[in-house]
Amino acid sequence: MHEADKKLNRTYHHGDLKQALLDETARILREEGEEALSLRRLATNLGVSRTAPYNHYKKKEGLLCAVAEEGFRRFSHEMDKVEKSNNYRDGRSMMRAYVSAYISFARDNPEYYDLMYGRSSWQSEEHTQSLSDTARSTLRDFVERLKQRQQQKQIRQDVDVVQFAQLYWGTLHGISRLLLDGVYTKSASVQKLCAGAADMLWQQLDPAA
Amino acid sequence: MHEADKKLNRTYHHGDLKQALLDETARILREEGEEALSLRRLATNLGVSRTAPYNHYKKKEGLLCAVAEEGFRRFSHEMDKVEKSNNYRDGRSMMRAYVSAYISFARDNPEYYDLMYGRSSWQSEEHTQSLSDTARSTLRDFVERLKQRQQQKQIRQDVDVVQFAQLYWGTLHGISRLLLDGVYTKSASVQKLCAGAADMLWQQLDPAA
DNA sequence: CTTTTATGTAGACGTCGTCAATATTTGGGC
DNA sequence: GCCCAAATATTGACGACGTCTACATAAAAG
Repeated sequence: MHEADKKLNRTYHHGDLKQALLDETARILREEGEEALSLRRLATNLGVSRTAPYNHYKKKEGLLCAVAEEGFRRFSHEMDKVEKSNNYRDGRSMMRAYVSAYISFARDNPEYYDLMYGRSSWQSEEHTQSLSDTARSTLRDFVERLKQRQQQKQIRQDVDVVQFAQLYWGTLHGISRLLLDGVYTKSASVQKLCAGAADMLWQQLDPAA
Repeated sequence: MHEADKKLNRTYHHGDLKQALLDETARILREEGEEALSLRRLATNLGVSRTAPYNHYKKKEGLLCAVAEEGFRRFSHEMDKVEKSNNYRDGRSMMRAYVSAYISFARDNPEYYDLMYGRSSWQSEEHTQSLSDTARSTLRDFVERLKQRQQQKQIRQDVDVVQFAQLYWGTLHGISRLLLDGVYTKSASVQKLCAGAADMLWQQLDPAA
């Protein structure tokens, strides 16, 4: 070990570079934007040489896919919280809670959301089975919950829950993207828009309709 | 003029480099993907030196914004066609036509659609007034048409047409993005999904509901 | 014809992703 | 404790990129 490294309390081996790369990538994306993200800067920030990341991820895309996967885990966790706190007056308010949680996740975690549904994650060669599985399982979980509620007569019997899930997903994804990309001015009207979207979606499921 | 250039039928001045750049950019994006697009390649393809584009666009972003603007014009043109051919049995089938046209445009013109609503176009410094105007006017046109139909009692009186327009836009944008990014498998079920989306949206407007 | 303006070119700089060759550390089998 | 293999990190190099500056040429305006 070199003297200089000793004084800086740095070892030749970083210790947990793999996870540190995930964290620092997310931090840079959040605080400085995607143009500011490069493997070289990443390495420098973590006090390692520029090619060190290649021991843990095949290419830059591979690292980004791993971050996307982390995003799906966090997203899934947020949705579980909504599911668990099932003290809803009615289906309509439940749907509003789901919609609000979805849009809030996108707004509060753009660094993850962008990667989760970005083309680079879904059409790259680095698109791992693991990412696919994580992503599709969050959708599958949602569909399962719908089916369950349908059996419990909380949802109209004639609804194709898979198609509804796609519609739900598309609608919320669209609103999220327009928000994140700055097409919508991020104002208070977003609240109303979310409520409107939730009501429209619930209308599709409401057994009383 | 150099001898070599004469034989290649090239002149020192390209003639219409500005438009040629727009066209070739769209072509590369469509046929080879965005990773394949660089100013240098672009210039080479057009038989011009690598810094020539800078006489017409301040930076790469500026060129992309111009392409996005072209996209909005084309999109607007497609929507006009739907508006003009107003031989619809009812509101529901009209909505289906609009939705189908929107999704079709996105699917058939990804090279434009990606830029039209991408962050790089809306949050860059190159985001020109011109682009903003073009984009917002297509939305404004849509809202105006809604208002007109509302006055003609073809749309429920209690509908907030501006909020509906946002909802409509968000929903269609979301479905388009999931399609373009390869999250949805581009199958026949997309047809059904579009019809479902159209019906859900028309439900919001239907005076008979 | 001359001057201005529009347009195109060549050179250079710093940054980037990535590969190959090499070095250091860690951990398991003896 | 020692040796070797595997894991991990480093330096050097290469080609591509966006873009800046200085210069060259053509076209338009006077």
